[in-house]
Amino acid sequence: MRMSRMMLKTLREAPAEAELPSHKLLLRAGLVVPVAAGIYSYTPLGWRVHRKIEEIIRQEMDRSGAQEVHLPALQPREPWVQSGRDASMDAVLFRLNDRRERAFVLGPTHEEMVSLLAARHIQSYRDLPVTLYQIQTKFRDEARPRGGLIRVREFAMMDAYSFDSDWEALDQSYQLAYDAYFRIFERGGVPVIPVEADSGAIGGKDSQEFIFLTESGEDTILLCDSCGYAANAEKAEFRIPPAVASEPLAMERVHTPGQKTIAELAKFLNIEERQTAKAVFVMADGKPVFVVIRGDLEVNEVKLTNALKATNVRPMEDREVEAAGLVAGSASPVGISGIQVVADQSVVDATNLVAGANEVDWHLRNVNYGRDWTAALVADFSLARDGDRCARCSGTLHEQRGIEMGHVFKLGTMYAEALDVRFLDQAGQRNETVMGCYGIGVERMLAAVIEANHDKDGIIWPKDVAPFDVHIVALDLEELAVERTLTQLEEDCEKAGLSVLIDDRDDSPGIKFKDADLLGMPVRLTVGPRALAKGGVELRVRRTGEMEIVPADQVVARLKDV
RNA sequence: CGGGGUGUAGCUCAGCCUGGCAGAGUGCUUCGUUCGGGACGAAGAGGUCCUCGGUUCAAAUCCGAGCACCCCGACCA
Repeated sequence: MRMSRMMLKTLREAPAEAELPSHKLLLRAGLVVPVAAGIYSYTPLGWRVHRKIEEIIRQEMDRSGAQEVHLPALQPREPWVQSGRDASMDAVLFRLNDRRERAFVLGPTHEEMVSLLAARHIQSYRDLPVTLYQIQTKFRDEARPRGGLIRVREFAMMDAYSFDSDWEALDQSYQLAYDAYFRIFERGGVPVIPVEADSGAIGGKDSQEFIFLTESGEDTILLCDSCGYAANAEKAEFRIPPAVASEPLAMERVHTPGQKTIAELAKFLNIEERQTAKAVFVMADGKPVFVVIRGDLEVNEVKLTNALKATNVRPMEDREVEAAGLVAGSASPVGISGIQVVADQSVVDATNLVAGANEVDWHLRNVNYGRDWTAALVADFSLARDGDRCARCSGTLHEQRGIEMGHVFKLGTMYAEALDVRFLDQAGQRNETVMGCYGIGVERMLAAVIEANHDKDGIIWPKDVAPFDVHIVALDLEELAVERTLTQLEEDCEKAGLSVLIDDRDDSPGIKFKDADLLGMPVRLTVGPRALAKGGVELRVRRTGEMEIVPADQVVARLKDV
């Protein structure tokens, strides 16, 4: 490819809207062009990278025994109603009607479609196991697209689905996908760690995310410094700090003028935060819930959602608090009625806590669970935080930010039940298939590759992702020897199966070198009078900056070693 | 949806406070000189100053409403 002919425009400066290094470089290198929030067009160069990533994914998925299929992006809405996700994914679904007013959605994911496809083919245990995958455009009306290609509204995703006869068989399919994922990220040059993730209300079993640890990530991960336990904050288990032990005392009112937050209250009464009970108000699937947790802890909304078996839990808005007749700042589970009360295990285990009195400027001392109040539900839904103790060893958990690069998940039988993916086993019994699902976002991977592989001058593509294998900078093309060497090199490379980008533009050497660094091909060859005089062409490795002069006829052989 | 920020040339931004000819750098075009790390000179093209409304003799500038984009949060199979 000759750069003089390629539709490419590099930018000296990144547009102001870009903050992440990957976002800046994607725009500066001219790989993508923004169209709307979370929607991008790809240029010829950008699309080559996209296809390279797809290629890695295809190779590794095929190697794992998965079979590629293609499911529609435009889907009838009915199966979504059947699976219950028309309601549960309400806000992210793009919906539309056809000319006869039949309802459709643009697929945000493909469990429904793959289940319908699989249901037609899976009849007997002899048809199992099978893993299907596709690379297909997904549409999600995200609340907030962000970070360039990190979170977008239209994107390509490789999604795979395994079908097995039982949970034990699923373990094997899951492991195959898990291993394939590691190979994919390794080839892309993105360092990932597997972390335990929430499996949600759909009742799956194991769920792991492949996380690329980076400050700019949007997920919070907790890592044990001793045993290696790693989990998404929404899932992380930890040891709750012990309560202050004491014998139950008689409950009494205490005047607390103006004391509303736990911090204020603890300071005012000269006690520790863990000696208080905190009230948190949420709406769970539209119903108000009074949540009680020890004052020094935070509520983990995902754990709470699961404990409540709800699909959507969010903090109450002020007017909802008012409508429920709750006294913000002094709310108490003691003597409350007309609202569901749920308690975290931490308040059940503690004695003599300070809680609200359901009256402004008053609190209660020595409140004890069981004696003074009870909850409809007691569960463990506190949020692990930096510095908490690991649940599995004596180590300490540390918080880090990360980007979710891939997700593997033992789904179970939910979709098989809803969409009738069943088979006859050896005993002639009809059973649901046990599903697993696995996803990797191509755009997010592309962004992460850059995030993990760049320096101040530009991108440093890993070999398998680079849009071209070799970048040839031609200087002084009017010189006959240069032209001749260039043509020879191009032929040699192509014969050897190497893709070549040739900078034959009529620009100064400085511009060409800067662009070569920015565009980041693994190897740069400089063909010019100066190198020719030294007996060859200059070979420079982008990642290390190492340079050497190589005789023109030995370049291809030499390239095999770098 | 809540909070913050920004909208002026392809890109980066100045001008706005204090109303009075639409600006700079870079990029682009042409010519000449250069030619191994974003060269130099000269001449040029390029604008819905986000949109709509208002105030005014006069609005990029003041006022109001809206929209878009970015960041933080909520949300996110």
